[in-house]
Amino acid sequence: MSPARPSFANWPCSIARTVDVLGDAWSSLLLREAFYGSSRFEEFQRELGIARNTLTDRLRRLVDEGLMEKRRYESEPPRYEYVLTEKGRDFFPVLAALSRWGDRWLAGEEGAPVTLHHDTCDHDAHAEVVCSACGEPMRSENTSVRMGPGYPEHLRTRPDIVRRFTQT
Amino acid sequence: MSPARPSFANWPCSIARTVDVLGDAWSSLLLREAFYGSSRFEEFQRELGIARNTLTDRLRRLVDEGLMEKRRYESEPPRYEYVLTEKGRDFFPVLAALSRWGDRWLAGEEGAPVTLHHDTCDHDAHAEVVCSACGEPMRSENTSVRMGPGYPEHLRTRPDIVRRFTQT
DNA sequence: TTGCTAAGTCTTGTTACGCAACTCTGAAGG
DNA sequence: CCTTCAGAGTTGCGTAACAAGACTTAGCAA
Repeated sequence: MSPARPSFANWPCSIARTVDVLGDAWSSLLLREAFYGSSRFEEFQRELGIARNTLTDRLRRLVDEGLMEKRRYESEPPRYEYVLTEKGRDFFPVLAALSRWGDRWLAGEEGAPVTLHHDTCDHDAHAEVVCSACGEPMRSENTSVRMGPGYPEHLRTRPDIVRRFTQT
Repeated sequence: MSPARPSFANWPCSIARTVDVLGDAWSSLLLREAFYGSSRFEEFQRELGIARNTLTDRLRRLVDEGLMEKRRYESEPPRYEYVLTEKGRDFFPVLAALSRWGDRWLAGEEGAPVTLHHDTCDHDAHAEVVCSACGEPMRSENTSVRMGPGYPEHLRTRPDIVRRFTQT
């Protein structure tokens, strides 16, 4: 009846909503490729080895969701490029955080396959996730979760939900 | 012949490797639930509405990958709990970054459904991804990518690969 | 005896995805 | 003019992932 994964788009949770948009294996890698400078269909296909029909679908979704823009950069013959929008470029920090986790937990003896270089300060570095207020690291141990202004009215008082926001 | 998504586990890229482990819709949400304090099968199932067989599979994978540990906390009758390991807890910053992106780009007029509170400094705040060296924000515009120590020897000189690491 | 909870398994059906082949358009070569 | 080539897809086929819901097992409780 509904074998497709249910939509998380309307859940009161930004993680779920984001996962709904980008929560498949290829989307993140397409964005990575875009940050590496890829912009054309054949380029994405060659670099990632993704199936062409899947690529068509993912690019369409990224465009629909506003992370990429499809542009014809040549008319005769028609040629297209996919470029990141501001919304798409703003996903970079997430990839940097992902990358950091992978460097730490999935790299072998040899060390990280790829390193980041922060041009601003001209240092090789890695991403760190910190508190916007004090700049200290945000970790599960020192961070708690609260209902925000956008939390749906009709759920605010449900006992099971109240419980999860009043300590772990 | 190979309808299943190919494995990214051996790609020279920490993003791909991480996506290989957690790159499906449910895994990240299971971790989120765990950070909320869920630990039991029925609890995950109820909160997320995930199909039970899929849940069985995802929990097994998270345990196999070392992000969670399965413990029998009662013998008669046997009851189990799934608790985050250090490796799993270290994924929190990634979720925080994801959440930040969703807050910014997917929340409506009402604002963020959920906010984070940094207990260390006692402020409501959001996650920020910064350079480990200078503490300034890491964005695609100011960050470049370099081969790391773990980059495979036999790929280091391939022209197409060299190209992608020498500017975009 | 019936019922309840936790933690799964099993069955059935649909869909997502990989793979390869094919299409379409316009240019380039001989 | 005929053939070939490249970019950007689309189409057809087969398999495996997933959802939904029923069933199972184990122990306890009324």
